[in-house]
Amino acid sequence: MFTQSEENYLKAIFHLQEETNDGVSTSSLSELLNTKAASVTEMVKKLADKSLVDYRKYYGVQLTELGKNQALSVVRKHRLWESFLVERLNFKWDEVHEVAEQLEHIKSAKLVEELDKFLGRPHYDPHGDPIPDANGNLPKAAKKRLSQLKAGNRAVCKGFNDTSSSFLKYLDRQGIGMDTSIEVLQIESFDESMTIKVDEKEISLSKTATDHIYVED
Amino acid sequence: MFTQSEENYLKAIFHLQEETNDGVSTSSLSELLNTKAASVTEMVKKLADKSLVDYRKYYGVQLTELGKNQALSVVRKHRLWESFLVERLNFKWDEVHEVAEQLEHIKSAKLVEELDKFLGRPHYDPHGDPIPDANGNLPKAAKKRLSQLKAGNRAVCKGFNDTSSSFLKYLDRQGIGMDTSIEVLQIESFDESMTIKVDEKEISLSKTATDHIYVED
DNA sequence: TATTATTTTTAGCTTTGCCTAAAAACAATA
DNA sequence: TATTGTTTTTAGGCAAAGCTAAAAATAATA
Ligand SMILES: [Mn+2]
Ligand SMILES: [Mn+2]
Ligand SMILES: [Mn+2]
Ligand SMILES: [Mn+2]
Repeated sequence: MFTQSEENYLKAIFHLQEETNDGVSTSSLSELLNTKAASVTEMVKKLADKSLVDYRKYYGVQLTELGKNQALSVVRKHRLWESFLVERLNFKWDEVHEVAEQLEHIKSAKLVEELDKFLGRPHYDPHGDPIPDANGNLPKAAKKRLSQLKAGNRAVCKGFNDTSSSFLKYLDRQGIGMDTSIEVLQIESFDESMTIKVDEKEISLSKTATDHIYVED
Repeated sequence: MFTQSEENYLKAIFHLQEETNDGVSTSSLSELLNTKAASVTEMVKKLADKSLVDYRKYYGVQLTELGKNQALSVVRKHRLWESFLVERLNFKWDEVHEVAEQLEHIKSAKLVEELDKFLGRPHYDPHGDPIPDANGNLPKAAKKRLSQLKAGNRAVCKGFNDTSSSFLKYLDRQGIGMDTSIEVLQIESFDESMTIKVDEKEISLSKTATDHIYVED
């Protein structure tokens, strides 16, 4: 099928595409993948040759239907493995990402199907990210960012948009995890930092943090 | 650490070393790894530079202590993953080898330890091959080849020295698996083929087959 | 609009791991 | 021992995926 590197590019394009409407830029890809822009240009041309992306010089790339399906398959594997590691192998949620980055490239249709079955066909991974099904359908949850709430709102944490171990450990220390109930107490206008109540404790979160926390109210 | 390719070479040298006393030849490696002799020579020189093997031109290679430990670690992962696939994910024993060839290269000490714990620290994989422990110790079973038995002997199958799906499926059809009890009825002198009794049925096995079946009596 | 700054692409190199063909070393045999 | 045959190594190349430095295109600004 496709190389590990190609799969990583497709996944990166997929993630960046969720945030912008038009083409994904060379520089954003090179930043996310820790490579140089020149390397991205080269790879992107190869992906275009294989009909995985549409590419117009200087205008960025977009996944084709084929490329999107391929990306979804990798995302599916990544999130299933993360679920497996947390649910069955006693991993903490901040320990799984690096290993899942490796496991997501294992090629075996049967393995994915059996793993999914074994885990009880979960819809969300340990970070609250939706797991695409075998056909690439994503369970669409109407999530808001915590930063979009007003003082007085109550909500439940449903996702975290930062895979770094340091952010996830920080959340642990604050007592914030999946399905944690919170109440917004106050928002400072000068820096948009937020004071929230979690388990009877009041804590303060920066705008950067509240942007990375998804909630349902 | 080491590349996937380097790990495959170390594992191949390890396996070949179990059958010969002195150095592993370039040609045997190239055959096992499906590469050309020239490629083996090159890689072997790199492994020697990294102190993983001892190499003398024209005399073959042998693993150093470091190389052996590394090989054992890969073998351990391969066999633990095979056990996982069969014990937990409904794989048949002839379906696991290819996938384990991929999974054995995943790098995570915690993953190996937790997987081992999850499986109840098994000593043997689905093919009866011993699983090295975390320190590289192999449970040493004094196994014989079925071909070494005489007419009248009874024994129990404890291992199979051929990873090919076709051989394992053949055994399935004959009703032979791990811990199957057998009795040797007759050995033909002209081709060393053997008639054995399995579950009240008499079947005939070639010398090639009986060489690949390990038993305990 | 002309100039400057930024982004993207091109050109040319490097490393890894493989290949083929030719040379060298070792093994077998007349 | 001299010749022939086999195995191993060397030499020279190739594709993948990265890099730096320079050129080209686009964007920003005077
Ligand atoms: Mn992740
Ligand atoms: Mn995740
Ligand atoms: Mn195997
Ligand atoms: Mn096995």
